[in-house]
Amino acid sequence: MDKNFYITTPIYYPSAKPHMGHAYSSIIADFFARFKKIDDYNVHFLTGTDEHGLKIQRSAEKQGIDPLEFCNQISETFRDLSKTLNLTNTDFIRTTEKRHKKTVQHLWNVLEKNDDIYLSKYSGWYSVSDEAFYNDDEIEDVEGDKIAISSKSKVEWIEEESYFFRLSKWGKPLLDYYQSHPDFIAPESRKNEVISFVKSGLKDLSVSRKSFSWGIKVPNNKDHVIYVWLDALTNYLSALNYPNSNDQLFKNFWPASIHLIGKDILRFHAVYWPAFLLAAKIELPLKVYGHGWILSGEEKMSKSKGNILDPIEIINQYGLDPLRYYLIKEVSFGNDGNISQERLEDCINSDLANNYGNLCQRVTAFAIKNCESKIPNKVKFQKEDIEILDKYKNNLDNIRDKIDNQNINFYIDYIINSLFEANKYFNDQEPWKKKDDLLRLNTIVFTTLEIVRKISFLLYPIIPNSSLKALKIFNLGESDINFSSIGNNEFLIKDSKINKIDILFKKIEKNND
RNA sequence: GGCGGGGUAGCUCAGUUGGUUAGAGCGCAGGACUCAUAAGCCUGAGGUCAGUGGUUCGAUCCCACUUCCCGCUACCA
Repeated sequence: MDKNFYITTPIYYPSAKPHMGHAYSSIIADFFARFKKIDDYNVHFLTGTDEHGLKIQRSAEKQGIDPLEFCNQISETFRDLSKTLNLTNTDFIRTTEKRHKKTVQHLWNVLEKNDDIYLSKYSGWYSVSDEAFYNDDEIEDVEGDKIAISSKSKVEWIEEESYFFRLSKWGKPLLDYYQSHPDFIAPESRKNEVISFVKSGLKDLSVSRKSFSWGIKVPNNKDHVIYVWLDALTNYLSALNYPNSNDQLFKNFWPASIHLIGKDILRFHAVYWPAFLLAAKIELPLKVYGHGWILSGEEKMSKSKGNILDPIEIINQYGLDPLRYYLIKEVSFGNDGNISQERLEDCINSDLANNYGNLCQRVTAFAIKNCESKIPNKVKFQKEDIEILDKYKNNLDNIRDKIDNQNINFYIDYIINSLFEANKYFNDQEPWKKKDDLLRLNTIVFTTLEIVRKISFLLYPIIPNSSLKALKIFNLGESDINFSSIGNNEFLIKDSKINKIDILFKKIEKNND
């Protein structure tokens, strides 16, 4: 049976240019996608842009252009980001596409038919400047005016006709589902937040708007557009051509293996989305993972603090792979993480240049000088060689298991430890002192080359370009990379040529003042 | 306010279902080597595991209180 894996990023809201948070979600998703790919899964990796809503409509109006044209431009910057980040996404969906509209309207009809959507009135204290509604306890009287306590802006009582989704009806089924599927929401700490939120009681959800027009029309009521979440979340299905359940994409990839998202939109993915799906009698995704935020120093990045680290600028300055490596290694996955140039530079120098890059270099240089630039042919493993080589084979299932539990930190720690171990092995074996024992020298070189190959395979999901560069030593390409083959201790073809490669990572010169 | 998570080496973080000397990486100091991007290897310094009190033969880990930080507490996404 084929193994299928469907991973999604959030679809990004293109009201501003891409920032580090977008890059982070995408890079992590790409890590999983690439890992599953080399572990022989069929992978469907979806990302895209969420293009409807008042903000987009207004931004377009400001520029005096059609909203779709506006979206075309900005969506393109997100497509570019995917390329810049070297993502292996197999699709890029836009909520303004026909295929998406079709799916959303179909889903709407199903929900309406099942009596999960009804027409009523939405009312509340609305602040035009905040574009937000407030509850009674969030406003106060100041000299006869009602104002929002948090923003001090004026609010007015608004009543608007709106369709509602009967979210209230799904509280109990959701709680049951969480209980019977303990892995549905991750990480654990945030799962508790979701559960306590649902336990506190769910109100029906407004799912349409009359106040603006930039969106998907409600079927049979042109005055309304379908409001955000019912529109946006459905992208995960529309990309698989739902409702065509005979479609091969849908058959293979639904239910999704994992929706990877930021913690800020966890509720929508862990409450609204499964509620919609339950109501429509569609299977639920297997997992929703809400990762943390990337902070700059101690603080959340914001324009006013001037501490924004633009992923594009970082990439231009340091390269893509160092950023990917940093975000995957230095962030304790699930928690918030920090990024600073200083720490990024430390990471590049010690891990990538000194540890991995230098290992590749020292073994190849040694082999070129002492083994006629070939993978040694005559090789006889000793205990210490087999011991270090077999560790990889013995950990294959362990690593798979950790990946399935999103334990990214284990994965990268495993690699780093392997690098230390490899450098130590080469040191301890002292092949440069074995020039009168060529069998031993060859065996040490072969073993170390095998380890470099294994580690480079392991690094492929994290730093694909650099991994591929390193594998040029052995004339190996992307299609040769396979996770199971890490268990093979004689994968390299003996007597084949070893290529000298350029330095993988240049060290960053640091000022010592 | 309510509910939840957390305060562990200079820095970033693991960890302990309570049990002799608390871990890693980076940074720092010293040493032996020389194949390599002056990289790698070895050794070391450095912590009252937020504070106080309690349970226990024994607590960094359990309980209570104090203090500080953070998250959630419904329709911006």
